[in-house]
Amino acid sequence: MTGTVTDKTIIHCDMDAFFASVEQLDRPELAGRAVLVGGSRERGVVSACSYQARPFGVRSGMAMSKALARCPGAVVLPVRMERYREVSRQVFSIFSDYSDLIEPLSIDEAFLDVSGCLRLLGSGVKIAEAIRHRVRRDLGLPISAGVAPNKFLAKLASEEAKPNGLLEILSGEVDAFLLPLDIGKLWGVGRVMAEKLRALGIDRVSDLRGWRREDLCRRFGREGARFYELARGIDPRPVDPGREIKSIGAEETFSRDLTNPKEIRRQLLSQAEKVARRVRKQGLAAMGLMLKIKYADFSTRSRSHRFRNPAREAEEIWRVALELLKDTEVGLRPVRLTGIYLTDLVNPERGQQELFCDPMVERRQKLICAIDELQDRFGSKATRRATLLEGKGSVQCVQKGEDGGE
DNA sequence: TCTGGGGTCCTTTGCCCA
DNA sequence: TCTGTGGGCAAAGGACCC
Repeated sequence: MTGTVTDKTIIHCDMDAFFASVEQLDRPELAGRAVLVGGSRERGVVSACSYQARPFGVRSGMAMSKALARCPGAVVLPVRMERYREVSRQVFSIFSDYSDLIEPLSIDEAFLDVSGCLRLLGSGVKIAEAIRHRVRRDLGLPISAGVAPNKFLAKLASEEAKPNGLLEILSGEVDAFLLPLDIGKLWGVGRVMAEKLRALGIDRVSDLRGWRREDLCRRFGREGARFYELARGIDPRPVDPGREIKSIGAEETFSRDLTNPKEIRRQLLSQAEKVARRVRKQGLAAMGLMLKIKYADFSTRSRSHRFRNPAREAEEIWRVALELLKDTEVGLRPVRLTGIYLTDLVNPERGQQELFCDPMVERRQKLICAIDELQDRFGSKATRRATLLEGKGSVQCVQKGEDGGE
């Protein structure tokens, strides 16, 4: 086979049921129990479920009410994204002991190109086993890994290895592994594309293999060429360690649909504070903002804005979001969800020097730094705007931290 | 199936300008 | 001045991923 045999050794590491595993780690009494992490019982879905819940037919993405109907004894816990981010940093720190070429894919998975360290550390399988051992020993968390000559195959391998396993796909075994797979397993083939392919009689990778490149390109454009290659286990994409954060967002589905614009504005303030804080923590600022509104009928609208200067303050972000809100049907139609995304993230220094000469701006910056420090020490609820407490004004005040600290 | 939250990337559409 | 065309760009929406 041409193209699948490369001199690369790629490992795909993927934490098992990550959110649920972290919860079981933090609360040992939950070890061995069915744990569902996700939204409310009424309107939420399952973000992650422990492997003990899976024999009941529970899967991530399933409505929480349905998951509980299938697995009534399950423990339901809210998503603690900050905690998962913290554990994620520890996991990635272990990865970095084994390769400099790491490409994070999400909070709990990454590609490692270990081609350059084989002589020093042994084979791909040996390195993957060492990483898994370290994550288990140092963090107490289960992790699966796939080893293969490219990213696509490594990811398929780790998926097959789950839970808590390791699988290598050798160049000579690619066809035996790939051909029987359902077409939906291919990268970039979701529900919509799978339907289109099935309509052409393409159900499995072996069916796709019968198609000529030109015909696939004619029907699917650039995607067609990619399908042709993936069906042969070809994936030339390098592991890219230079990927940067492109956007930071916060969105929330409300426990009931909101019709009162005042309530919606307060929700947006809370979301503006969340994204502003996160963007500052990354040492970044935003040149763009996207407001997202989901109405009760699930139709989604977005409105966006470009800042003149890099933005990183909640107040400014909130005001812009309110401006954008005027160009929606909020107040006329019930709203299920609002969200704010900061985009086009840049270094905040850009174009800001002249602003720092202004003593008012400088004072404000100092205040924001102080609040960030407080929240770092006592949690994100350590400070709260008066607007969020009483629904008016926009004065920042300090209240008691949730863990009892002050 | 009864639909979360955090993202990335691509396509379409509309506007501006030459 | 009007109409047509096409490139560049930004906004909006949607598919996809975990």
